[in-house]
Amino acid sequence: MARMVAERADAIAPLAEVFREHGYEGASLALIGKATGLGKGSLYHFFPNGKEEMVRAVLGEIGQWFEDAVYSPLRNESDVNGAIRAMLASTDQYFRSGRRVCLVGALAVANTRDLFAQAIRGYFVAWVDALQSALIRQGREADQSRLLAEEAVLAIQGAIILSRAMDDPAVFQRAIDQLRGRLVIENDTSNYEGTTDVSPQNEGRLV
Amino acid sequence: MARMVAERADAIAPLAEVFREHGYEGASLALIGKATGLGKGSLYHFFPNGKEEMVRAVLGEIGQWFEDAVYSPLRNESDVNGAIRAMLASTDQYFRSGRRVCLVGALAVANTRDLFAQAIRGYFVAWVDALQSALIRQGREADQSRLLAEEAVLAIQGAIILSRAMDDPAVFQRAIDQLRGRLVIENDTSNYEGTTDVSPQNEGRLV
DNA sequence: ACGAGATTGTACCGATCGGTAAACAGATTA
DNA sequence: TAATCTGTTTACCGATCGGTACAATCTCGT
Repeated sequence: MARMVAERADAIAPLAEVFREHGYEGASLALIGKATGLGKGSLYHFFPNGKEEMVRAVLGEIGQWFEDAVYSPLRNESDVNGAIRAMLASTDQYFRSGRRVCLVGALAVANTRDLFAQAIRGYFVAWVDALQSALIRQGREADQSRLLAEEAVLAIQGAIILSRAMDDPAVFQRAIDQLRGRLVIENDTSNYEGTTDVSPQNEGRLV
Repeated sequence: MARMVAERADAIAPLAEVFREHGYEGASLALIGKATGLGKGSLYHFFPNGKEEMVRAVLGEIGQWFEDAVYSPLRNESDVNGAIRAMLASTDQYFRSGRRVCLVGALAVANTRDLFAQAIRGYFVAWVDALQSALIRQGREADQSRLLAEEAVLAIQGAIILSRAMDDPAVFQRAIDQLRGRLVIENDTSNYEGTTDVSPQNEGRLV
């Protein structure tokens, strides 16, 4: 059943990386080929519509990962504060404390925004909605939860930019810490240690 | 003394616009020529080092504008709350409530970051420093002021991304309103009206 | 009017762009 | 074995890329 040769799915992670690092227009087929180890023929065999289809595949994978790892717990987890803490920890790891760019955010400011507008919007709407749901279940008022959820999501995006501009991951981690203070309602006595940075070896994982 | 023909300075604003809209690599010389009305000959006459020199000129102009309109008042204005309010109003207008991308922020996440790393860093460091100075003069503690200043600057960057992703300038304006609530220490009775959106006609101004 | 310097238009360069076509190879199934 | 589906290689396409060269034009002080 499983094939010996490369599968389409194996190309998604390298594709995500090369689009993150070089953007949509900056990621040439030569770079893509190098990153995936696939020639043009194979690439167009897996993605007949070229780069656009590759990005859509990557966006789908990213959306699925966030759905499973972040949105769904925020919406369904009974331990709301735990889900929020998990969101912050996952985010910190996923974006490598700001060293890794958010592809969706980068696409949102590029001139290619219109091509993927729906996917970009969906990514952020789902995030804000899920976080708002969690904040409401904390007992907060709906409007305030909406505002706070928006603030949190945009703070993460801004933290990526600022920490990259400063070339200082501590900026990102301070932002995450601040968010934890504003989002989590403290009522337990457990001593939760702060930002958990990811170890540098497994840089290829997490989509 | 003043020449009849186009000057180098006249090209800066169109250059800024085209780099904002298309990024560094995406802004081809054809697009640049169209935006500035200058042929390659003139372009390379004014900017012998090509696109890199054009971007540096734009970054210099942007930095100067922010220095005069934002940083300097934050550092020197005796009416601290007024300077902060002015910063938020200027920012809202400059970025057209999130419809206009921040070139510096966009460069910070692009793969060309290293080329302009120093200018990018300087832009954000000056902003955070100036805002911290204002917050300290409000009577806040230095460390808290630093954190809050960082939060404010990254929130503006994140607000641009989120409002563009949502295609909704109201997201940006809500973020500005939230920032005003967190940054300005209310002690007067004057009724200050909220976010002031810029009129859509004069889109070419402000660098 | 003249020469000098500033500005511009145009042709051109090699390299690379995204994408296509088709021959080819490997495994699978009948 | 023959046919088929899947995947890979390679050569190639026209268009555009950033950049250069240089002649032509313009402006201005003398």
